[in-house]
Amino acid sequence: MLENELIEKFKSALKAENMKFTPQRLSVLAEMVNNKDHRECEEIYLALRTAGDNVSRATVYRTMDILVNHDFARKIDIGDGRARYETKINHPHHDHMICIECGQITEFMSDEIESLQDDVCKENGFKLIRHIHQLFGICIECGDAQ
Amino acid sequence: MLENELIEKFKSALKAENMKFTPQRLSVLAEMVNNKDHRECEEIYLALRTAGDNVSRATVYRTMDILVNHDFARKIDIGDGRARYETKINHPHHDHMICIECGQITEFMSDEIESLQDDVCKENGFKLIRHIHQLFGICIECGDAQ
DNA sequence: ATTTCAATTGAGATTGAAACTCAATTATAG
DNA sequence: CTATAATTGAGTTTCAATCTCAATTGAAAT
Repeated sequence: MLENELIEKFKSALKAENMKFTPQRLSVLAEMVNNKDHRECEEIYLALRTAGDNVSRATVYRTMDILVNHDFARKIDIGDGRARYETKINHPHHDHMICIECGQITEFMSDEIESLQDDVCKENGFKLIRHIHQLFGICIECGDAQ
Repeated sequence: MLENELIEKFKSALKAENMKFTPQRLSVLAEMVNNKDHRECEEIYLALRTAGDNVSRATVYRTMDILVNHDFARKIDIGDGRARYETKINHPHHDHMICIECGQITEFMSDEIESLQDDVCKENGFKLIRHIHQLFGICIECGDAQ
């Protein structure tokens, strides 16, 4: 179940943009917060549908945009044409390692890399807003299976 | 004009895959090698057309795949739905900073980041094949213009 | 040179994720 | 309770990229 604090935050975010707090939007938020996977809209849509929450595909797409813009979720583009989404609630910043055999997405985080990244930006007078750092290769399971 | 060595390399790459050396493919290779920009297929297609080399869109798309697979070119996905391509000939590895205002793509390279990246992979038993490291933000020109 | 034949080309059709359309519905301020 | 602007959802559209297939062509073999 969702904490009240989170729901209030969501309501504020919506109100700030003159958007309404609807059951469909709440369903999508709840579905995102209660799952740590990296899922595409279609998966989120089907999960909702299975759970009995009948939210349309269009609304899932639209709500994901809202969640991303207000830092409730992160959009991940791994280059296969379908966007993935993961919750940002109680889930600090990290980047991703993607197995090109099994598709598994693993998270990693390096303060040193983040810091060097900031240095690069400073050297170039570049104001960093966001970054993508993705490592594509063979995960340990696929590698062990030779 | 293209060096002979490069053309021979291209011919070998094609032969290795039982593909033919055609004037259209050569045109695309030449167009790529003689340009240092980060262009989409449509731009490459139009450049060829303007130069009088009538290569179809389909052939440009198909040839870019060949060039990427044989390390003549690099494919860049900056998340806007259109792939960019840049030459790899006499153009060592680097990553990209993308201005979200003007769209300018600047190259950067940090051996330290690359090394830390390898460390992360080693720690995770992950065999790195390729990576994407993109910094999105405001470039110095757009920042100065306030 | 000529033949043979699989690879290639190109115009147009198709695909698929994501965005859009718009009439019907609904949240919410007063 | 009312008014009204925002939202929803089914279906349509978009657009880059890929596919189709008949006509063409490169190149290996003779």
